[in-house]
Amino acid sequence: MGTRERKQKEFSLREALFLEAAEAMVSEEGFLHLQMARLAEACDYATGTLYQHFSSKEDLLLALANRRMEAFVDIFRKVGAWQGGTPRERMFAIAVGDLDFSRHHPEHAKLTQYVHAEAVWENTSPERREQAMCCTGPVGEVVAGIVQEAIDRGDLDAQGLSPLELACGPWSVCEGMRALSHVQGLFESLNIRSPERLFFRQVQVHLNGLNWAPLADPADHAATDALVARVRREVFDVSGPDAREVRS
Amino acid sequence: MGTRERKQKEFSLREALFLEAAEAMVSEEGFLHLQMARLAEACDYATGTLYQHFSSKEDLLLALANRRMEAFVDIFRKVGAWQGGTPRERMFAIAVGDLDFSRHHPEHAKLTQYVHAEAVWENTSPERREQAMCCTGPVGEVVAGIVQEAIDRGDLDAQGLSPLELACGPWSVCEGMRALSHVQGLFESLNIRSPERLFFRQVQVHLNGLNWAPLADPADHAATDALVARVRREVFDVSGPDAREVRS
DNA sequence: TTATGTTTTGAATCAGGTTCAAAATCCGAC
DNA sequence: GTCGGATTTTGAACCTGATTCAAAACATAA
Repeated sequence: MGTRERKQKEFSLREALFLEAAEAMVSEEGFLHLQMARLAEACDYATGTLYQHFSSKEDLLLALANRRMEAFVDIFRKVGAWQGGTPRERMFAIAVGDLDFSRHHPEHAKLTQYVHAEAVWENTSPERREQAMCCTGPVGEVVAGIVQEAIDRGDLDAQGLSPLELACGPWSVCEGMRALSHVQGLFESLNIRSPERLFFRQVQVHLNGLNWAPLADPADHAATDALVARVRREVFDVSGPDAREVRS
Repeated sequence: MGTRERKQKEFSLREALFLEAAEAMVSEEGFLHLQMARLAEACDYATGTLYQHFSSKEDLLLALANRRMEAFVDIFRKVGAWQGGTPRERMFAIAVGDLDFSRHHPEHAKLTQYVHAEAVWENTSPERREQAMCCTGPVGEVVAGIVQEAIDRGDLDAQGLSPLELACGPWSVCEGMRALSHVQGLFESLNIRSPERLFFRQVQVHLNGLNWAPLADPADHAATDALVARVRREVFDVSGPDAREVRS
């Protein structure tokens, strides 16, 4: 009988509904103003029903973060599918995608930061944490693939590091710059004119430091800007006007 | 009359008392279990009195973070006072200090991460935020000084970047690795054996990428370990057994 | 010593996440 | 159809813990 299975479907449909509504509320007034009772009411369900899906408010927030994470993973899939660049350019493309994503979804960046704070993390359900973990699967695969290809071509010498260990470098540059840019007013007080250019430049610097051929000239803005534009066009389907919007 | 001034002194003495007690409670059971009423009682004051000093619980947490931040700034002062290394080694020393500090004060790292989450940040008082900002003053000065010295000696070509813009690179590597290491189980799942070595290696990679002379061989563990040990000894007064403890 | 301003107190208030006993609904069996 | 037990939904009550504020205590000045 399909009864059980229909129930299952209805259940996950309802979960999607909750998440949809929650996302709308969050993007409207920030995730710290999200209220469980209000969310339930907005979906015409009782508060308790919400708790059949999410073990706590934190659990719901992590679920939201995971949902968006899937869109984030798409960045990596797109880069993985891109055949138009050298491995180094593909690694750079990930940095571009990362930056653009966090610009398009500023709430997501904050939410991620928030749910990863131990105080919050501890209050989520193990299942949801599991889910969060396995989201990173494809990410690792794509990155490791890029590094491996670079090694195979002779563009890069791993010098005893595994592909993922190697990738931690550029990754931490991305994470770090994001973290710094979230400190309100920091860049202003350091008199940094163009955080975006600085970010891309540091990525190039780091890749150079890894001796990842072909080396780039980090000081050559024009070249970097051109690469960024090309990546946005070829990998992420962002055309002219959009690109400008993203960049601004 | 010294009445007003005596009052002032008593007031800030009491604030120090509150912070002292709060720190003890936090280090004992984590900052998420800190309770305003319990803290007040532990200090033999009423709850309301606490609110004469801190506009909210979040404000108190930020005050705690700021207090520790002063110890953090000491790292930069020590590096600034160190005369035994090249500018590059001094920059590297900052990374060592940063890592060791976050190991010695794991609660502080978490707390900092937490108070910087917008949800929390918004709930602090403007004065306290101001205070948090100006803590970074000496940090910037020391770092900018190191970079400037390297440029003056001809070890480093700024290529149009200001000293602080340049320093953002290594800084973001530090921040980024810290952020990654806080994601529970990430390093394990990536099969990273020695996060510490990887961290120092990436710092070297990045400095190489900046073409900061004298270049280092990032793959040379022995050399990096020796440099780390030397920094811990000469700059931070950490001798043998302690160093081992720190490293473990 | 009294009038007035200031600080402290802690019980009351308030917010909002979480629970759970009762009501409603579903579903297979007769 | 409808009965009875299992499952799901409900939402008011509960609970924790931050915050407030009117009264009390205290300090200062006249």
